[in-house]
Amino acid sequence: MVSHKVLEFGDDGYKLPPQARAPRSLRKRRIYENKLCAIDLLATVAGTLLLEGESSVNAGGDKCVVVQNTVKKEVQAEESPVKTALPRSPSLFDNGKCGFSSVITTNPNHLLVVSDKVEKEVVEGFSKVRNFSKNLNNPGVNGGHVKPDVVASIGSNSSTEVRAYGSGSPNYSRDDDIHLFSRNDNDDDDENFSGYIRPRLTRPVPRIGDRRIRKILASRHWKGGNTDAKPWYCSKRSYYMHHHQSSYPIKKRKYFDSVSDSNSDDYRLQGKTHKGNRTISSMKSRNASFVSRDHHVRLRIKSFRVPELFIEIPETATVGSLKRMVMEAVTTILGDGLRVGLMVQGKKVRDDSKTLLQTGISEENTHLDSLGFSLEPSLGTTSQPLLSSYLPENACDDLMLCRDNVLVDSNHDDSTPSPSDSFGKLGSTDDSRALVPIASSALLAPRTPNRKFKRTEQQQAAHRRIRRPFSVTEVEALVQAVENLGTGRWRDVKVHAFVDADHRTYVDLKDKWKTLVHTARISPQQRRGEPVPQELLDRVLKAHAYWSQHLMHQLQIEPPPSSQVEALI
DNA sequence: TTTAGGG
DNA sequence: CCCTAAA
Repeated sequence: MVSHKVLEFGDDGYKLPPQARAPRSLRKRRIYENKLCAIDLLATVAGTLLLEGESSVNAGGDKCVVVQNTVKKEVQAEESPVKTALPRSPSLFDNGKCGFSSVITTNPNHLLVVSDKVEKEVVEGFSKVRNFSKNLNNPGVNGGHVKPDVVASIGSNSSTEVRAYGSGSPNYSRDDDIHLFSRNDNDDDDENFSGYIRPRLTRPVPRIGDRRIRKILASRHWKGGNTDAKPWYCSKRSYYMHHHQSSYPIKKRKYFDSVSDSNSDDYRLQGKTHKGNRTISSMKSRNASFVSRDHHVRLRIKSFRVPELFIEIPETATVGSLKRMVMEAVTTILGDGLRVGLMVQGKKVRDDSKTLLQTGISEENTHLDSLGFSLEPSLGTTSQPLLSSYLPENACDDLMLCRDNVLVDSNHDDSTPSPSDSFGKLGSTDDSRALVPIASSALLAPRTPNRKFKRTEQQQAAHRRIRRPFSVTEVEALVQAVENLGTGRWRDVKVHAFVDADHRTYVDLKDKWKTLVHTARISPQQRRGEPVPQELLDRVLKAHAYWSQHLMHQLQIEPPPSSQVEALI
């Protein structure tokens, strides 16, 4: 194969999804598939959930929970892994979903820019976000015409960077403490709040910690408070107007280590709603510091990110053209009709009627939670493969290779000497530099140095696979397989019934069987989730009984004739 | 790598 | 689902 050079944008260094346990034969495919899955999502919004009471006196104990959502294929939950054709062909944009990725690899002739989550912390705000906001309101609109001036600032410099040229930033203040909403809760002109989100400030980006372009896959919770990453925020009014329900003002922030945490920023969201305020019964005593009055939840969208950017460009192309290309891609995507997706604790929240509290967005569990907003292709618009042309048939292979050898393309390195400081430290980079340095930093500082070996909770969360409840179809297949193979041959079960369900490892199947047995034993009332047909549960018990009773036989009587099994049972 | 179980 | 000791 051709050697690929890979550049990775991002900070913490990319880490493959925790599928390590998958059978080797499946691993490789899974790896890139996951990769591809991720590409399905268009953009991701990193949201910060600020739970803090205004009057609270958080003596440095603020906690800032910043999480990003998991980029996953939405339909995955419904897909029937059993006997389905090889999931996803090498089409990065199947199902009308597109995404960007951000890794850069070089093909013999092209440079592939792919990155898991190029965090487009288009810090200084996107101009005319309104356009895109409108799209949010009107998914049906063909974004083709409405091209939000969103600039993916890849490799741009903080100061010379993307700025909000649109809505003015009169309130700009050098001071970090800019309480955008604290002043007029309702006086914000709709002119500026025409959208859900809009850029507000234009602030100089700190040189250090400037990580506008970074990957956050590795950390569901970012190290919060980087002053450079908060160009966006949602209009409290618009946001809540559409997201209804009561909001709870709570004061609380997740405190995050080392990184210069100038979390004094305040791109807050504050919602007012008609619904009465509910009371959160139990206040976490550990955070006695906060005083919750009205139980509002304050959200801070730390930044917007375009999770996947996949671009193919000739090696001979100029950096400028690359930038333009990225710009186009982002613009196209954002203009193509979007809708907002919400994720809480890695789970997608589809029920719009749920209250935040019900959804889990409350004081109660925010300290660990992940709140993620995502921009997804609106259902209506059949977003075509925006960049399909950039994607070679073997895109997948490329991706895979990229993963396997991450290299830095030194071709672009020279022209841009690295400013040193931010380099390789926090995985931050000076955006003004070429892509290479960015990638380099990612490589040089794969992880926060200090945090030795102990994986932080954030990382844990980030690597935890998303929950994917077994469908009845899957259960059926599992039961069938176990009836035939027994309960001690999960590898075989996997191979026989879930070959194409790459997200189900044999361990998963084993675990599922375990729960199935348990489920079958408890009363129907105690069961949760999608109900499993009693018929299947019965079979589960029978098979379980049979196989536990014939454990010895299992070794001798290989695959007992299903009929025989039935009979014996 | 798989199993088998606890977390 | 994750993590691991064992095999």
